Amino acid sequence: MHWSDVIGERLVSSKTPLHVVNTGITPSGEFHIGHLREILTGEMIVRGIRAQGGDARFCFVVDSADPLRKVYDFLDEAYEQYVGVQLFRIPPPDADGRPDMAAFSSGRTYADHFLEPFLEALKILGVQPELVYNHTEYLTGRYVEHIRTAIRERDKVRDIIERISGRDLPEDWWPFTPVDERGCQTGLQVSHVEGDLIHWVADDGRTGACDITKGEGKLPWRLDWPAKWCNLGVTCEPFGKDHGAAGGSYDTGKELCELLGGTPPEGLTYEWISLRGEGAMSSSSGNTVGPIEALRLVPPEILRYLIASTKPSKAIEFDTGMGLVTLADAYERLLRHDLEAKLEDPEISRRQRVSIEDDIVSTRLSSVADTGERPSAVGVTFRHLAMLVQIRDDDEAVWAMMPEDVGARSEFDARVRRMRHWVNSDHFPEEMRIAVRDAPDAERLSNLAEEEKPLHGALVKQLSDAIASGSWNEATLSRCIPDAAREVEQPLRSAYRLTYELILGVDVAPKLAPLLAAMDPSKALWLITGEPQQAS
RNA sequence: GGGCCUGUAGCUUAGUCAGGUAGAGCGACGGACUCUUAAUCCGUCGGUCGCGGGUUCGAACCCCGUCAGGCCCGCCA
Repeated sequence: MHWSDVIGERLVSSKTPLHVVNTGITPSGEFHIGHLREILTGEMIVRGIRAQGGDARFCFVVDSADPLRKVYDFLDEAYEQYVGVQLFRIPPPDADGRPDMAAFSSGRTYADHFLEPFLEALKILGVQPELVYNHTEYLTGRYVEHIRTAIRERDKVRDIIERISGRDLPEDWWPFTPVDERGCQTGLQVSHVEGDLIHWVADDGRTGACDITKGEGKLPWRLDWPAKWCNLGVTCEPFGKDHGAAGGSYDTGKELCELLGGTPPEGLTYEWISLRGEGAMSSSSGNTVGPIEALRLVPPEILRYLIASTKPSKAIEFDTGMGLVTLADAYERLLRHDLEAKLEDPEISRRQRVSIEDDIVSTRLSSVADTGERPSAVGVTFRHLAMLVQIRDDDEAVWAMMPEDVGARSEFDARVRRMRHWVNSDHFPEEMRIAVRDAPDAERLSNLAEEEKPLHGALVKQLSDAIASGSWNEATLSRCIPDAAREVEQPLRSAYRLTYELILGVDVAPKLAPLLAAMDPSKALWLITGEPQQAS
């Protein structure tokens, strides 16, 4: 059973009429594909719940009330003044990483700056969560009761955190993080509580008070999370393995949630995504592939397939090179096969059955539109398209090579655009690059095996004829090689292999006819014969 | 120190929760295909299930130990 159905079934059996699947991310820097796993895992759980006959809301809490932790590498030193200040209260960086005050005064915040492109990526991926800005929840008093309870039960809160996480909290610890008038939490210490006013004193002697009914200050993370669960009625939430470890914030959150009067959600821990050969992704190290960048390389379905087909507990190494082709191959192969029909086969083993069923669900989840259907097979594979855009610079010419059933032009154009972007990027693997030889392979030509000689002669004749008859086009050329092979009664494979070796220097390559047709005929014949040709 | 996750064929992995002869894809190799060959189809090769014990008629699976990688116990998904 597919992981999304396993958790879907568990949730549905709990009898709650409407589930709430929640996700959350702090918009402190550039989003990367690791964050995509959080959201996509959540969205796939929602689909799993529906597939099992239940219903669910899907929320995405933007942790806009969190503070800026430090001046990240991509930020100018000018951000030093904002360290400790809540993200919704600081200006967005401009192209140079400097605070963009003009944008800020028109209402655009630091949080917005990083969130917007991510939301754009989600739209392309067909993910549409209900957005919840955490700072708005604080400002509108949604957490007032939770804060009151936490303050009232301060000792119990402390006990839970110390007992489960094993860390020692200082004597003057309070389950509340106050902020000053700038929204900065650095250097503040709660002095005393007076009703809904949390009084604080700063390192430099300043004093003040936060009115919790006005959303001033916030709960510390370990309480903030369970308070969100209570606020939204969350019944399931996927989270990164950092939160999932024993003694981590999910463990303490469960008990704190009950203390706050709620029921803790089902948790699902997922592993991190790393870049192949680069280690874990981190917003601050700049070692990232953003969701937008990823979507400029690969179709959204394939990105979804990567998440859907990998169990959450498995780490993913995102490979922007050859791995992308392998992934696309696997995905497209599944689409081509009639998996439902395979299930009908009484011969298959129980294990094969399970595996086919998982493939069906994985491909269904890969569909951007939540229709419950599997996407139909693509007219041109990722791999083949990679070749086509290399031999044709003109998109119109690539389109002309498409079969009838390739689908909508707009979708095709998007695929070609992404493919050209990939081919031109340094992610593109060398082994996929098609390069016609600059000059004939003299050594190969002079060392033709005995049985290759008649074949070679037939090839030369066929291609010369094509030039002579003025029919150097794909239709004619696609006949030349097989005809030559037949003429001398040699296997087709040998004929293609020899031609590839002479033209490209490799023995296996994409379809030959379009490649030849796109070449200058005299150049092609020159490479085959080894003798300079008259320009035709 | 305490804990969690992962370790299965050259590569990616299923199977571990409910113990019952180790499955798949890619790659490799071989074959088929008289408009294709990065396509499709068929076949072959390939696994000490990290390692060592234990429980059991029977262990990849349960238990104990151990090694390796990652992570958490400090608001990095």
